[in-house]
Amino acid sequence: MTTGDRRLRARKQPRQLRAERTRERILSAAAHVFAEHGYAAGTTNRIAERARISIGSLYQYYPNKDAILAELVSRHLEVGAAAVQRTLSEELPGSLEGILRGFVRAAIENHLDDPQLLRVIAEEAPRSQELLERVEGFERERTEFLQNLLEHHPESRVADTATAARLVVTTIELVVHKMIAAPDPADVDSFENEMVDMLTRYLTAG
Amino acid sequence: MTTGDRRLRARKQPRQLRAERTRERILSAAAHVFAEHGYAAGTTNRIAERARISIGSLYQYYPNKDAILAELVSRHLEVGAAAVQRTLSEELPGSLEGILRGFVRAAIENHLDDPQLLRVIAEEAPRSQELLERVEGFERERTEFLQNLLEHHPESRVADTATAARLVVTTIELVVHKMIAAPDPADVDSFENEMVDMLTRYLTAG
DNA sequence: CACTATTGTGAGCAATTATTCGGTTCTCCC
DNA sequence: GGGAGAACCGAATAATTGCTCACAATAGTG
Repeated sequence: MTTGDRRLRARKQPRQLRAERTRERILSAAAHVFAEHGYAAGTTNRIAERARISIGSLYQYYPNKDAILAELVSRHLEVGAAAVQRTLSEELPGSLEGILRGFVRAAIENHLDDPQLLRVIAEEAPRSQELLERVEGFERERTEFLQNLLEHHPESRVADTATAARLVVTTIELVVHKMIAAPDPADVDSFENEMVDMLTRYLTAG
Repeated sequence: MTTGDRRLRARKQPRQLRAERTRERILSAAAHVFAEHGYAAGTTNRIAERARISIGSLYQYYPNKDAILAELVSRHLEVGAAAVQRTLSEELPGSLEGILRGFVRAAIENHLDDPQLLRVIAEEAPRSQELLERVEGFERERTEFLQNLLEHHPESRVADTATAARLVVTTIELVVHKMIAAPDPADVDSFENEMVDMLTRYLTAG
């Protein structure tokens, strides 16, 4: 966090409470504006307007437009990582199926709050070096965890554990994204079940 | 094609050969420019420059910037649909695994030429009503084909064929995209194998 | 050749938008 | 209360860029 990209780093540290609140209002406004208009059409002036602050104030806390979305992404990533951590620590002493379901559920939960904003993040966000590395880091973390599991769990039957782990992590992430973005969230459950079923059959024998 | 969105429709029909060539040069230049700079930074002036025509000529054939990328997307979709059609008609009288491999291979082939441009199309393209509908159409087509197959193929064991078909089509499309975009195209083969394996195990009995 | 239709040109317009900066208002603390 | 720093303001700027239009060149036709 502290050693971030210069161009995305916050401009100054808030000393007073109201400053902290202003920062939060900017983020919250930005989330709404980006979700509604997309990144390109989500202008900084619109964000400031929605946050009911002046455009000048906005630039006191964020050096540029990219930095605002970068922080939004950053927070999302952290929440997601925490969710996986939590779900996994609850579910760990179970079957492979249970663990997979934990992964899938965590992904779903993490994306259910604001599908629109998530679409912007996934599809329109400017890809900074730093954020790309963070994303990759989380992905690698999950992949390694899963690969390790595939090598030691008694139910596991896969040979190429490295590729399998990557495939599973990728599939969960991408398919959940798409599913959430789709107009019909009614069949989230059946999708979850089929996905878990698919992955379980793939990784276990018989 | 003829009944397209007004805002994306070509401005006029070429009457002479050189006009047709100019159109092609614009498209080709645009593909390069978009692949290199992305959509937002791929300016129309840059495209005209690369095509070695004047900016005025560009606007004689495309009413606006979106229309250029729309045609690029449109062509890609058609090539993709044809690839699926072809692969399937070759492979049809085979096992479920063979058919699935056909799907996967078609998807891979369709994306292998220009990963950069494909990334732009998938991630930065402006989503017009018309194009969204076309994409959905192709997806539905494939899904229906697969669902029908799952209901009649002797190897099939799935109960919820509708959800399963959607899951499979979605998974193939998304994972192949991601795999192609990834820096290491060396393990395309192992990824293909694992994917086919996963889907086959999912859809067939033990 | 003369006339028309088609194609090509590129300077510049119009509009948008991220960002700055000179100045005001508020908070805190002595 | 008063002084200093923190927070806030918003009109103005600078730069970009999609796109037009008045004109020039070329191709087809009788």
